[in-house]
Amino acid sequence: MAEIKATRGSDRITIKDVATDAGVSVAAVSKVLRDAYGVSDGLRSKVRASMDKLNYRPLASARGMRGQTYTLGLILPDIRNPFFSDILAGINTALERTPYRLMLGISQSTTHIEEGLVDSMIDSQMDGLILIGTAEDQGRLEATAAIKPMVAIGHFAPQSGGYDTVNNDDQLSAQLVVRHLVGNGYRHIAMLSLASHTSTIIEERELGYRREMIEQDLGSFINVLRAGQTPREIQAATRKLLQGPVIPEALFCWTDFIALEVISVATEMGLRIPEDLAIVGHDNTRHCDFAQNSLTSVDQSGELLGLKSARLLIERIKGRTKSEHFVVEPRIVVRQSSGG
Amino acid sequence: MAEIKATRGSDRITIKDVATDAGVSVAAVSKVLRDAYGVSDGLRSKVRASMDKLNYRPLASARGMRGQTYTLGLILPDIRNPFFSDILAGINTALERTPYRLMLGISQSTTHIEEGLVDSMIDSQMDGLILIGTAEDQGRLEATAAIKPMVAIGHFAPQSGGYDTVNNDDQLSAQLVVRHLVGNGYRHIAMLSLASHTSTIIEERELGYRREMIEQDLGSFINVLRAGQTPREIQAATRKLLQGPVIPEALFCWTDFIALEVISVATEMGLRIPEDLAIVGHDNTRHCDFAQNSLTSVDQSGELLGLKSARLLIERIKGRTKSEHFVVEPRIVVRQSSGG
DNA sequence: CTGAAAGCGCTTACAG
DNA sequence: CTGAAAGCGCTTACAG
Repeated sequence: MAEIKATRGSDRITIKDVATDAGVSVAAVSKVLRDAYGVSDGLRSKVRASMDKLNYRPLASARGMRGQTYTLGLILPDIRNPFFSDILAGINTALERTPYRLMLGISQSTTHIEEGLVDSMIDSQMDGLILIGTAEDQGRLEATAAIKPMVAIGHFAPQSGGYDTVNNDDQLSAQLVVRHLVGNGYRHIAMLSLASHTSTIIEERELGYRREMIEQDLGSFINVLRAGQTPREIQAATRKLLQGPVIPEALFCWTDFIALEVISVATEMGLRIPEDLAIVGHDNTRHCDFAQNSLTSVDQSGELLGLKSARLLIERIKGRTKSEHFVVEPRIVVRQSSGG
Repeated sequence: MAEIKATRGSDRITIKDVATDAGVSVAAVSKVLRDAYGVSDGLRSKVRASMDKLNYRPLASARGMRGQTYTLGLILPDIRNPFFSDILAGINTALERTPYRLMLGISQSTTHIEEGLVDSMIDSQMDGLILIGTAEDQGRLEATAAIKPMVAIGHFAPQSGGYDTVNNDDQLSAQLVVRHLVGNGYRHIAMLSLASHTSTIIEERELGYRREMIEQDLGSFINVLRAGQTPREIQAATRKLLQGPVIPEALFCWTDFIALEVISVATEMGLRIPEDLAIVGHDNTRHCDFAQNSLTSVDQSGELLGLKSARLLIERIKGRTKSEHFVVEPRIVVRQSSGG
């Protein structure tokens, strides 16, 4: 157990204590701390020994005033989506052997909250920012990126010069789904998408769907519905669709949770899955595997997205300025909900 | 859109700029910033006007070196459990009209990671800590609480003097479940609990189960299994139980996700729910409502737990030292999985 | 009620 | 390679 002192900081071990103990200057200790250039091995090991002996830990606030805090900020739209925990796991893996740690903020898919979090993280001197599925506009993103290293996950901005992006190939996701369903004999394939004005990846996925439907000579069956994020909105949209007049044979849903809601509504309406309605989700979250769901879904390797974004961010913090745009390839995981 | 300057902080608006603009001292600005005692209305409004005009935002690092950062740290064991997002929503609600903001850390249910996060948050000068389902031992908890205001959610420690606790009445949860199942005619009721040496709330819930079984004259049917957290471990434990020799009539699961896994395994084994096996979960997370699950569960109002804990923490930061132990009452939400 | 000055724990030129 | 000193943006006694 670490020794923890009784009073609020009056006797916190500082760089000065370490310097005294090691018989060197505070500047020397600071250099060792930052792995900076120009310290002899002898001095370094003396200082390291004193740090260990005194159980020294640098105070992030003090570091933040002059240099780095070694803390990265991550902003998630929604803690509920289990896909984001895959991303988080990937980020944590990338950070394991580095001095960086992670702070999280939840924007609840609200632009105004997200902006507040970004500002907070700048005020808290985070060394860099990772934004997942950002709701901010391009102007603000570029402005933030101008003062802080930044990576966006799930946001297409291939032309952005100021920050990196890490994405799934969302057009390909939709194409894979349409091809799979067509292969299983479905022709009337609809898409249940998200009502949102901010997401560029929704656009990509809808584009992929439309393109592949046309490619398959099914252009006349193209049907994109959009619903909000709440269960109530999803249920209403689903009921309306399944009450006709024209009921699709298959439905490609924006994300697994929506697909599970559709399974629920369809089941309640007495429809059999996949005989009366095939259903495909997206993200391949762990609920897909349950026998009661057995949901076909597209896997986009959140872990890889997270890993890559953390690495890119650290590169940027260390000085890279040319932006990179990384794309991972999705794969479809077939289960019973789409005809097996 | 907020004005964001081009260079890294060289021209950040500081308290000094505000002081110059308002024609007062930096000390005066600091006092206005902290709503401290002893500033005239005239000075206050002059300073406020300058802050707005210059779009001043205090630098958390600098504040942290001498006073508060107005940032609270929250540690979650697992981002995957949707119940935790209810808690988070409650905390956010409580923080809405305050100057406090929230930083999150994910411990992945690992003691060693959790300890690192707590240390990090102390280094980052968080004003207070909220720990959910902590895995740390009592000694370390008391030591942390001695230097930092702290509230634990989901950790029974009624004797703890150094920090507050906020809990569901977990004994009552289990009692409600047993009573409900007995009322529906089940007698052989087993409990699928979690293999963990750290959680005090698991103990409480098991205790409630045992007590109520005895109360109902079903002591001879008491059967507590424990499994790990991974799908694989849960599946293995469930299969083993359902292959006999003695198959229970009903199973009370530690948390909804485990119950959903049990539904999956039981379905695959050809068992009907609830005719062959009744299933009850805990936390009443949103998957319970899906028709394909229709899972009876215990609701413990995560939102209230979160709200209360944030309020208690702020009270502590403001000076309260006597510890409080708040308990919310659970209620059972009946669905088809337990016989309706 | 208001302000000048010291200091929090680091990092960063700069000099040796 | 090593160290003395200034400074980051705040808060806190303290004096007026």
